[in-house]
Parts: sequence; C-alpha cells; structure tokens
Amino acid sequence: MSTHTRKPLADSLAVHDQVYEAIRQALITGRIAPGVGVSLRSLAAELGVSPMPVRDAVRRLSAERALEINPANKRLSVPSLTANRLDQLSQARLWIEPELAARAAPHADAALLKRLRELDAAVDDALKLGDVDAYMTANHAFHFALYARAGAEVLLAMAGGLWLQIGPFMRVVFGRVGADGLVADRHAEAMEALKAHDAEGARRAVAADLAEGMDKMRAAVEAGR
Amino acid sequence: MSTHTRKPLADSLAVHDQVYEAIRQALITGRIAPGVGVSLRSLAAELGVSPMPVRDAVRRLSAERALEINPANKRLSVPSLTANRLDQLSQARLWIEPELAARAAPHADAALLKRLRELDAAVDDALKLGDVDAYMTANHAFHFALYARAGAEVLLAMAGGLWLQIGPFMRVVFGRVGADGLVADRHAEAMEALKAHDAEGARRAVAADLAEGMDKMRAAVEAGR
DNA sequence: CGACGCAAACTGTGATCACAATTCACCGCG
DNA sequence: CGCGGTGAATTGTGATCACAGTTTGCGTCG
Repeated sequence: MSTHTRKPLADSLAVHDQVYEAIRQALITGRIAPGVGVSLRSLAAELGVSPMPVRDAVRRLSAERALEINPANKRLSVPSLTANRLDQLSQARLWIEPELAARAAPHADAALLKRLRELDAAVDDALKLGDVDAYMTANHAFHFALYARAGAEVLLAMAGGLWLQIGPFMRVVFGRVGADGLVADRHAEAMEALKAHDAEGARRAVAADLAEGMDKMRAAVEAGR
Repeated sequence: MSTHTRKPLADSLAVHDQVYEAIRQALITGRIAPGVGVSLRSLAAELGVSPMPVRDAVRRLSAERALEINPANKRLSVPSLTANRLDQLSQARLWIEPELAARAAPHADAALLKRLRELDAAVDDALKLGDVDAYMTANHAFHFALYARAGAEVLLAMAGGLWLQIGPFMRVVFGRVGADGLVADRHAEAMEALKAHDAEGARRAVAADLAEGMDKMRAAVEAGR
C-alpha cells in the first residue's frame, strides 16, 4: 500500500499554492529568520511534499522578492533586514496604500464597514492579548478588505507584494520590544472617513496609520544593528 | 527555429533565465499578442528546450503579472490591455520613476552622463529610422541606466516590473499609429538636470517624459476599443 | 596540535514520465 | 444541413532520476 493518499478533486488548491502559502506565512511570522539559507529539499521534506511544487513556490516568492537567490551559487536565502530596504518599502507603501484607501472610499458600503468593524475588533482583541500573530493576521485582513474595494487590481497586487516584503520587519519589531510595541491604530478614523465617502480623509487616516508603524520598525532596525 | 547546440559552461546563464528573457522580449515586442493563450509545451518546442525551464520562467512571469493564469483551468494567457490597467500602471510609474530619477541625481557622474548620451543618441537614431524595436530597447536602457544610480534596489525592481507590464501597451501604440507615434523625448532636459545634480529638475523631466508617452498610450487604447 | 585534502553529502537544474482534467475535432445521427 | 457526443490530443501538475557544481566534514599528514 502506498503512503501517498490522493487528494480529492474538491480541494481545488494546487499543492504548489499550498506550499507558497506555507512558506509565505513562515516568512511573515518570522519562523524562517532573515538571513538564513533554505533549500528546496529541506523545505520539501519539512512540508511532506516532493521538491517539485516547492520549486514552483520558491520561484514565485523570489520573483516577489520575498526570497533571494544568490547569483553565484544559486542558493536560496531569506533577505536580511536593512534600514535602506525598510526606507524604500516604507516610501512605496506610503504612496500606494493611502491611494488605495482613497479610491475605495467612494465604494464603501454598509457591508464593507460591517466587515471592517469586525476585523478592527479582532485587531483590538489581539492588542489586548499581546498576540502578535493574531494582530498581524487581523491587521492584514483589515487593510486588504479595504484596499480590495478600490477596484485597482494592479495597485492591489503591488501592495500585497510590499506587505510580503515588510512582514519580517514587523516580526523583528515585536520580537525586540515585545507586545508593548503594539499600539492603538488609526482604524477608527479611517472607518469614519469611509462612512462619509471622504476619499482624502481615508487617505490621511491610512497614511497616519502606516507612518506610525513604519517609524516603530525603523527605530527597531536602527537600534538592533 | 535554431538547431540545438550544447551550451558551454562559461555561459553562466541558466536555461530558465534565457527562456525568461526570450518570453519577456516576445511579450514586450508584441510577438505574443495580448489576450491569446500560450502553453508550456508549445513554448518549449518553439525555444527548443524541455518544458521544465519554461515552467520556471512562466512561474516567474506570472508572479510579475506579465502572464495570467486562468484560475479555473490553470491555462496561460497574455493579459489583455484595458484602460483601467493602463491607468493604474501609469499612475504607479509616474510616482516611482521620477522618484528614482531624483534619487539618482546626486550620484550622477561623468561616466553616467556619457553612457546616457550614447543611449539617447541610439534613441534618436531609432526615432529617425522609425525602428520601433530599437527605440523601445534604447529607451528602456536609457531609463534604467539612470534609475540604477539611485541605489534603491527595491524601487528599481518595482519599476522593472511596471515596464514589463506596460510593454505590450507601447507596442499597441506604435502598431496603431505607426512610427509617427514616436516623438521627441525629454531626455535632454533630464540630462541637464543630472549634470547640475538638480534632483527636482530630474524628477520633473522624467515625469514629463513619462506623461507624454502614457497619454499617447491612453489615446491609442481608448481609440481602439 | 593544527592545517590541508579528499570524499561524501547536498545544492539547484533539467529531462522524462505518469496522470487527471480539459479542449478539440471529427463522425454519425436526426 | 445542423447538432450532440465520444475518443484523441493537449494541458498543467507532480514525482523521480541524472548530473554538475558547491559545501561540508572527517580523516590524515606534517
């Protein structure tokens, strides 16, 4: 008898997509530390799959700059955190994400606001409990539930790529300063602006929310070198 | 189709990288028209390689949104050109590329200016001859020779992804209006600003250069639907 | 006791095969 | 002449193997 059980068709997610998500989560939550090397076969063994779908996932992640490929020996590693990289990512986020919020404002309806209130409550819960993983998950969900309403696929995808690259930085912040690094967010301001279909207000609120977080990350990175 | 000769080891470029470049060029120059479907095996046969490196290249290109994967049947296709997509790409370029030019200005030296003059001459030659391929190649080289001096790897990579996505649009413009669509550029203004280390001047010059081209593309896309 | 060297293990890459799902074309029926 | 259905061809996906280059680690020699 084979140990390999065939996947049901109803599971529409391809293996390489599951592997992609697994590695992505491992990167964002910091389970794979920045700077260390990984290998296709070790990842494959860890996830219980063949190296093939890992290869696909890694190719995708390196195209998104969430993984680095050493051009000399072609070996994989997690990009290390530098102040310069953080600055560029911050600047890009500070342009693109307020823009998405502003574009979403005219399309904000009751359903969106309800969903955002739920997600914001989850963020607050995580803040109270000091649960970093839950905070990052809920915060991500809040921002992208909002951005998705902008109807701007290209910009939305760019924002997704930026979060993927910034993930490890967030983890470093919380790892260094502890859960105390989690502070109140500007989500309430953003939701009020959305309710009023105030594009510029939403833009400002998101910009302020981002700027706070990025400042904390910058301080953590500069302190930790 | 070329006969398949074994590659020497000194050729350090992996096959999947060559395939990536080949498909990338085919996309940018419009040899693969937007909207049509492609397949791994057909691409592999066309390039004289096995489907394996094509798979890697395609995975990379789809992560960069230069290729689309139909989520239902997983089939590949070239993204079609819509006014909405063009708007988003334009806006992103108009933020990121002037920023790169401004960052490069302080680091502009004689070597860079010499290189830029050569590339600008190549652009002018292509304009005179109406050679669209040569124009796009030289124009790309000019912009990225400049941007590379900004010392901003993350932003540079983002700009590269945007050009890859905008490539097919350029081809449509020239295909519709002919080589007459090629007009004088703002490269001279940019180079003067660089020589003076005038960051804001470089920013404005690049922004003007881009805006002109993007306006033409928008007109072509709107006229052609 | 320290440094060098060589072999074994590991790395990414590419080819080939198997397989299920989808697409396509052609044939026969009404 | 049009249309439905069925088999063949094509598709992406995943596994396995081969191979060359690199790294690693252990043994031996100076």
